Amino acid sequence: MSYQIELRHLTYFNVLAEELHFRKAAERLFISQPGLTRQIRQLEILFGALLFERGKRFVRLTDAGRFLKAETDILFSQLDYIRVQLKKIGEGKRAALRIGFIGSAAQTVIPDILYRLNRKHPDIDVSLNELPNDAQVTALLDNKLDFGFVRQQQAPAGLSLQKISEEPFALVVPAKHPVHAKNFRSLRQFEKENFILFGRDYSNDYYQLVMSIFSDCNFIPRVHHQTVNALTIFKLVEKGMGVAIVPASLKKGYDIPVRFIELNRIRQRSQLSLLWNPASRNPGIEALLELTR
Amino acid sequence: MSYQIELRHLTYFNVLAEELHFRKAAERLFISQPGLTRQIRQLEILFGALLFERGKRFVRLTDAGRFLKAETDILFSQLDYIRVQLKKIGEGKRAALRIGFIGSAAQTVIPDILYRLNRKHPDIDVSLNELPNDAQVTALLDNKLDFGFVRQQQAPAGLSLQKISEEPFALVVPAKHPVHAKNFRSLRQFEKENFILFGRDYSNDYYQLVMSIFSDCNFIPRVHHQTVNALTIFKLVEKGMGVAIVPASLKKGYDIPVRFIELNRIRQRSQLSLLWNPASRNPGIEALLELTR
DNA sequence: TCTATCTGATAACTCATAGTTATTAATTAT
DNA sequence: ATAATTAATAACTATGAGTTATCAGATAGA
Repeated sequence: MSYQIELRHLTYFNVLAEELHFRKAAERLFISQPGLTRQIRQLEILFGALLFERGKRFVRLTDAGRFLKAETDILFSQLDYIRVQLKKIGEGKRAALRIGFIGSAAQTVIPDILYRLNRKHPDIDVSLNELPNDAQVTALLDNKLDFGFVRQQQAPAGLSLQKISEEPFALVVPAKHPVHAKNFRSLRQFEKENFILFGRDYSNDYYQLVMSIFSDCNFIPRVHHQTVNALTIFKLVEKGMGVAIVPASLKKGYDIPVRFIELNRIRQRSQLSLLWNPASRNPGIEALLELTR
Repeated sequence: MSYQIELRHLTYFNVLAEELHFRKAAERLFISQPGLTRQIRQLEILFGALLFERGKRFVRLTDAGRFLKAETDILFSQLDYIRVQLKKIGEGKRAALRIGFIGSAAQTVIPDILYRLNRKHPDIDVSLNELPNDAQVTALLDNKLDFGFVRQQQAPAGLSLQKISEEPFALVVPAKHPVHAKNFRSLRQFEKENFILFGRDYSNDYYQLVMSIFSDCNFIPRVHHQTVNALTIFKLVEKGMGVAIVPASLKKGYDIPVRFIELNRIRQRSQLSLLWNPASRNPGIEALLELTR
C-alpha cells in the first residue's frame, strides 16, 4: 500500500529526465517500458508532485521535475563519492583526496607537497587532475574535487583559500628579440607587439590581474587570447606570434629558445593558492591543510 | 546475483549505527532481526567494506561505518529537503525558504523584509525559526536552514554574509540607577556592578565584540553570562542583578522599567547580518538576496 | 480514407528477493 | 546446571518489480 522511495526510483527518473522518452529511457535502463511507467508514477505519488508532463506525442519536465533532476544529479555524485571513500577506508586507507591543479603549478610546489603528504600520511590516497582554474572552482563546489591549486588571490563564494606561494610575472619574448633584461624599461616598448595571454574564460581573476598590469602603465595592448598550456605559448612566442606574460617560475622545466624578462618592479605578482570546500567532510582535508600552513 | 544499493539499505544501516544492536534496530524498523542482518551484510558486500564489527556480545562501528553514518545523516537530511521543496513546487509554489533569526531581530528588520518578500514573490513559502546565533551557523552548514539573521560581522567558513543594518550598543540599567544619559561618562562608572551578557557559547563573534568594548577602556568587568532572551535580561536588570549591554534597538517593543543609555561614542556597533550557504541551490535564495541589497 | 507507425497506459502474468518463522551456536548471568 | 541474551543460518512466504501482450490515441504517408 504505502511504498518507500528507493534509489531505483531516482535512477529511473534521472534517466527519463535526460531521454524524455519512456521507451528509450527504459532501453537505457535495460527494463521494459511498462515497468518504467509504473515506477515513475509511483515516484510522483510518493513525492506528491507531477514530475513529467505527458503530451500526446511528447514528454516534458515540469518545474518540480526540473528541480528534482538538479537535486538527483548532486545526490548521485555524492553517492559516488561515498562509494569511493568507503572502498578506500575499507582497505585500511584513511581517505581519498582528489586534487586539481593548473598546469603551471605542476613543476613547482605540487610535487613537494604531495611527497610530504605521502610521507606523513601514507594512508591517504591521492588522485591528481590537471584542470583550468575556473573548472576547478566549479568542481570543488560540486564536490567532484577536494583541493584545487589555482592562480588567484580571492576565494570564490563558498570556498576557502590559502596562499601557497607568490612570484613575479615574466615577459616572454623571442630569443633574438631586441629587448632584453638590460634594456627593458617599460611594457610600452611592446606597443606594436601582440600579447598572447590566457583568456578571461580560463580564470577571470587571473585575467583581471594581468590586465591591471597594462592599465597601471596606461597602455592598452593588442591582445591575442589563448586558453592553452605554457608550452604552446612558448612555441607561439618562438614563432614570432607575439610576446607573453606568465608567472616567472614557468621558465623552469622547458627548453624552448625564448627569453624571460622578470617584471620585478611592478606591484602585480602571481599568487598560487590552495582552494577547498570548507563544507566537505573529507578527513584528508585537515591533513593536507596542516602541511601547508 | 548483483544487487543495487537502495535507500532501504542506508536507512537500515543508519538505525543500526545508532542502536548498535540488531534486535533493537530491527524492532525500531518494524522488521525481523534476520531480515536486518541480511540487508546489512548485503550493504557491506555492495560497498566492499566492513561496516560493523560484530563481537560475541557487542556490535561496533568500524572506521568505514563511522564515515558512512556521517554521510547518510547528511544524505537523508537532503532527501527531506528535496521532499519539502518538491511538495511546494508541486503545489505551484516556487520554493520554500527556511529562515532562522535571533530573538533580537524579530522586532526590527525581519517583519519588513518578509513583507516585501511575500509581496514580490507570493510563490515563495517562508518558515521562521528563532535560533541562537551559532545554532544558525551549523544549521546553515547542514542545509537545515536557508537563511540566518545573526549578530556578527564576519562570515564563518563556508557561508556568505551580507550586512543588513548597524546600530549602537546601549547600556541597560535599572530605572532608578544614579547613572543616566546626562551624567554617563565611561563604563568605568560601573566598576562595582555586575554585567549581564550573552555567553560565549551563544555566539563567539558577538561575545568578542562586546568584550572588546571593555578592553578598549582598559577595564575588566565582573561578568555574569546568560544565554537567554532580551526580556529575561531586562527583568534581571530591573531586579538589580546588574547592568547589561545590548543592541540599542532592543528598547523598542518592551515595556520594562529599565533605562537605556546609548553608547554612541564607542567604536563598536552591533551589526545585524544575513547569512546563507552559497552552495545551496534553493531558487528562493536569489529572490531574498535581491531584496536586501 | 485507410494503413502503418509511433507514443504511453493498462492488464494479467512470473519470479526474484525482502521479510518471515524456527532454529542454532555461542556467550553471559543466575 | 539453567535461563537468558546475542547474531547467524536455513527454509519458507508473499510482495511487488519487471515481464509480455494489448490498447487507445496521434501522426504521417499512400
